[in-house]
Amino acid sequence: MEIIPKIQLAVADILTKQHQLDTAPEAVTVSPTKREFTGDYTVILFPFLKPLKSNPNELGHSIGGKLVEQSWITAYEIKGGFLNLSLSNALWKELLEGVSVDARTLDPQPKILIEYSSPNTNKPLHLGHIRNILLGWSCAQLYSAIGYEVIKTQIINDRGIAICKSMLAWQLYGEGKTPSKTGQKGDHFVGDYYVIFNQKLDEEYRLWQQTPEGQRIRETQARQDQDAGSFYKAYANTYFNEYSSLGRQSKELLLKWESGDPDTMHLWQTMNDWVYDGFNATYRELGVGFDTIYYESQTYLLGKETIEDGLAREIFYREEDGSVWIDLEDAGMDKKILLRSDGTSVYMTQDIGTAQHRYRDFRFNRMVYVVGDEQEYHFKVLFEILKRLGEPYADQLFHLAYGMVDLPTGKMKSREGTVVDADDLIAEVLMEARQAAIDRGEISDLQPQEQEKIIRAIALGALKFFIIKVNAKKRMTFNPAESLDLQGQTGPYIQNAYVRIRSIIRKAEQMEVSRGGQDYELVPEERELISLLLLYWDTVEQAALGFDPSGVANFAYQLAKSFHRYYHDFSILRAESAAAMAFRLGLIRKISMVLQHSMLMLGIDMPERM
RNA sequence: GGUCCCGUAGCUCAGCUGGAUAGAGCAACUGACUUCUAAUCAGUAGGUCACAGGUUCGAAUCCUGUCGGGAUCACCA
Repeated sequence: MEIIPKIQLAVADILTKQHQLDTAPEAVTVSPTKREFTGDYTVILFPFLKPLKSNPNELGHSIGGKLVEQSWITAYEIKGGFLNLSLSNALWKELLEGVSVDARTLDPQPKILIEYSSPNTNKPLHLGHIRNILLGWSCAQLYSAIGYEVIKTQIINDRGIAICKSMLAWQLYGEGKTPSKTGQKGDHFVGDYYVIFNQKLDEEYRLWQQTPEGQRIRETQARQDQDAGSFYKAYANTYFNEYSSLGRQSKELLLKWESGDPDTMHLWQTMNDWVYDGFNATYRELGVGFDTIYYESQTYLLGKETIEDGLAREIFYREEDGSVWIDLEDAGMDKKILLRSDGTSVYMTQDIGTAQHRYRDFRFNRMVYVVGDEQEYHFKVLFEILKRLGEPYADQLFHLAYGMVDLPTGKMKSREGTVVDADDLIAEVLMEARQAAIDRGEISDLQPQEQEKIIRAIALGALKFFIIKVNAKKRMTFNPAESLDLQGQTGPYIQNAYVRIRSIIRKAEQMEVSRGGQDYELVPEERELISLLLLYWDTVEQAALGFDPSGVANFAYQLAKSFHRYYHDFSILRAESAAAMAFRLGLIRKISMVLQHSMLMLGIDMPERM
């Protein structure tokens, strides 16, 4: 039974029958009463005053008077245009009984495919990926809870010029080192060669700028108002493509890869495997995973085929130089290239192929891409192209475009080395949580392994909550110092509420608790807690359908906060009567269930002690 | 320039399909542990909800315009 619809129905019924005003239940606004007023739920009278030519007092008494005839409403009070209703103890207890965290079921069960993380294989994961991963994982939990079958996946960009740069740098400067020999994590190892490549390229470019050729090109091509620095900066791409030896070598490597050269393929596979080992270690740390993984090296060919097919169907057209395009100007977008003049594929081509592969594999009802909002236009175009290709799933696609993560000092820039590394960040919160645990000493009697488990839950709880509590669509500022906080509006604050409850329940199990007494009169704090619990599934559903887990995070915080206050003001194990104690144990047990479930939705574990 | 997003306390953020006196946390100050875990609780202080119009019984919320910040418009991914 849901309480708000029940009230809506009752009020609508009165308006329709007593006042001859046909009213749909949904047209009645009902919300929990604000704390400063007496009552549990509030009906807003304003919308009905004009059509009934009535005033708040008259209408309020009419509706309220009728409502208190029912046993479940005990009192009403009119304040301005608001009708505040008080519910009976019996109803509150019944509502509390009905609180559950069982996953919903849907028939037929829809299938949703969620893509997240999707890194390139040339550098380790960073803070931006963490936000992406948390959002994707959380959406997966949410959809699963509301009854969907969820397939978690990613697309790994394992081919292309970037990985070739790392491969070349390793060939030239690697001296046969491997992650196992250096003891380094594979993704960091390979990422370092990507950095080395860029350093060597910079050196090479600077030297070239001093050569007669470099000088001549600047003199002939620079605009008058352009100094040497800004000219060379703008020219870097052309230099890489036309003059650079490193550029030439890495492109040769790419061509060798595309022609399937065995040595190149072997090196490529080896280095990518190192990277995957590293990624998997980070995913394990974060407690996330995937059901299936797609690699661009395996999907881009289908993309290319589809382009040829679309060309034949005249959805696309070929330019004189051989490149293939689609014209989307009639849909308010630009022309978009789909195959380069040399026949190689671009990002869009690959994404088309990947979408088709997935649909063939899973026949999903919906597919969601968790990708930063900087790529909004790309996905708008992708979805439009899939629609024009006549793909059956084309109107069931969604781009979860989350905002970028900034630092207090500004944007993260890999060139300037201001990127926050995922592994470093996790290590840092772990250290912080470990130190706090030592200082408190609450868990020092546990086995080291047990302690470590708790510390991990707390550390990751802090980090994850700090990120997931912010509305997904909004750009956010990540303050590393604040992310280490374990107090206030944080994950550990919520975990602490749970731990307090678990501690009471463990103690209660040692005691003789009498079942009994229906005569307990609820205090306002208890009514408020139950009414919060009743909002839980709406919150989950809204978060899922809106692809924004932050609502669940804020809910969990709100519930924990109300509980902490309640805990402070009322004793459970020393309640004034057996009936009070029995009721309160039941209440906090439900609170702990909902807290745990809501944090599960966010990918955060609850420790039993902390 | 076109399109899209954002602007709420010193800082980081809530504020649901419009509803009562706009809320939290951090930072500052004050108080509460012989009592269920003080990673807690209570209190003080802090606001022109960017600005200006409009719609409405009622606007932080919806509409229009202005200002400020950001993203994007590659034969990059």
